[in-house]
Amino acid sequence: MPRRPYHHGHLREALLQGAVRAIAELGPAAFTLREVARRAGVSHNAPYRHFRDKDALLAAVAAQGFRELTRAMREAGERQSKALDKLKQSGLAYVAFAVRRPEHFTVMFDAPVRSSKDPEYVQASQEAFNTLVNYIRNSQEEGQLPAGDTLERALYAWSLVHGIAKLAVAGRFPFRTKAAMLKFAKFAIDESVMGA
Amino acid sequence: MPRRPYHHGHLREALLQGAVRAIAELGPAAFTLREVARRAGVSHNAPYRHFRDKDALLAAVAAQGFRELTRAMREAGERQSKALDKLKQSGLAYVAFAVRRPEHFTVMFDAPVRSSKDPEYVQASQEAFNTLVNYIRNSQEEGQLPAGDTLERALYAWSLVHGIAKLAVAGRFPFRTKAAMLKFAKFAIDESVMGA
DNA sequence: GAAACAATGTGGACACTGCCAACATTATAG
DNA sequence: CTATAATGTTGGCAGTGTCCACATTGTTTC
Repeated sequence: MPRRPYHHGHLREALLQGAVRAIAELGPAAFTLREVARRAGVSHNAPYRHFRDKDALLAAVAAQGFRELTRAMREAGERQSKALDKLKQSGLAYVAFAVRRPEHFTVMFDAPVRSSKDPEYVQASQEAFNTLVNYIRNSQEEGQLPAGDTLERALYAWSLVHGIAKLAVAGRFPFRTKAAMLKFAKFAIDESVMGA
Repeated sequence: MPRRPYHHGHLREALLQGAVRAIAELGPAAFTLREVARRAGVSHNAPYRHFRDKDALLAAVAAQGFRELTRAMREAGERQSKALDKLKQSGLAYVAFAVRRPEHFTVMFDAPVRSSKDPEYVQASQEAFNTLVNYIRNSQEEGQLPAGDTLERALYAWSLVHGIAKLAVAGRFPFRTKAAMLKFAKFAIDESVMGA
């Protein structure tokens, strides 16, 4: 009889996954370290061997989310040829990610301040932003966006898709399907570059 | 010697105010009912005479925030004559409010789901949105914005200012002063209606 | 292979939380 | 003036995050 062994084996991954599920079910506020430990079938103190504290676990979830977000944005961009289309599609991918992984998205941007010191978190989030900046710069160089302050334009684009994503996750839009949601996002993104 | 009387007198207001201050200092996560009670110089159970539970207090803070936001948007709009200028200025006021009252803004939009049932909260938040919709409709009627789905345009405008506000509050912008912050907001808002 | 050591998991404790119940004090209505 | 409602207090309970000491298992070194 192979009773449950003393060592879990993949506890770190199990905790990350369990945390995401717990947040999905109970909301990020009611999220509990002990509950996550319970789900992993492990004592209430085992998580401390893998994460300094609760914030560290959340920071890890957030970092994981940023990596997936970056990947989704790049994949969406790679399917296009024109720089401006790359930008638009990666913006759509941003919104789609938020809708697809609302728990990650919430933790990524509403994480306690302490998390934002975590180097893994910082690096992963900057990489996502850099992806956006590159698409903007390319669009400018190809003359599909007005030249000028690239950073300012990037923050503008980020603001728009972030706002859509936030309001969507918060359930403040009247759309009932993800398709309707993304259709609106496309409208907004197109509208935002109409002057171009 | 007028020792502290048994009844506080304005406990409800004191709790609301104390909650805002506590959130400002400790963050909305570390926010504690007992701590708020302590600051009001009252026992840990007194708040329950004024708010059903912790969520109800937060919902009240959020509702208060929505009322102030609505007022700020209307005042900003009233100073303009053209409908489109009213819209733009109220958008700026949205961002300015978030920067001025980050605790309120956070509670308003990241509140636990339970709060969103509170009728006071629901009404106050709809009123804020209606203000925006009206400015959009007027701009369309005056031909300063393309005709078409008014709701869709309103959600677009809301998404933009909300995204700016959220990212600003989360400290994700490189601006060091509120003035620089608002200058960027103005740029973004102008840019978003360039096609008009 | 055994012994030392590091990694990982456990149980118990502490201060703290949100909330419930019972009781105390004060204001107000009849 | 007295019943009753409104408001505040003390005490308690289960549950939380985190610290500590200890148990078990992997890994390295001779």
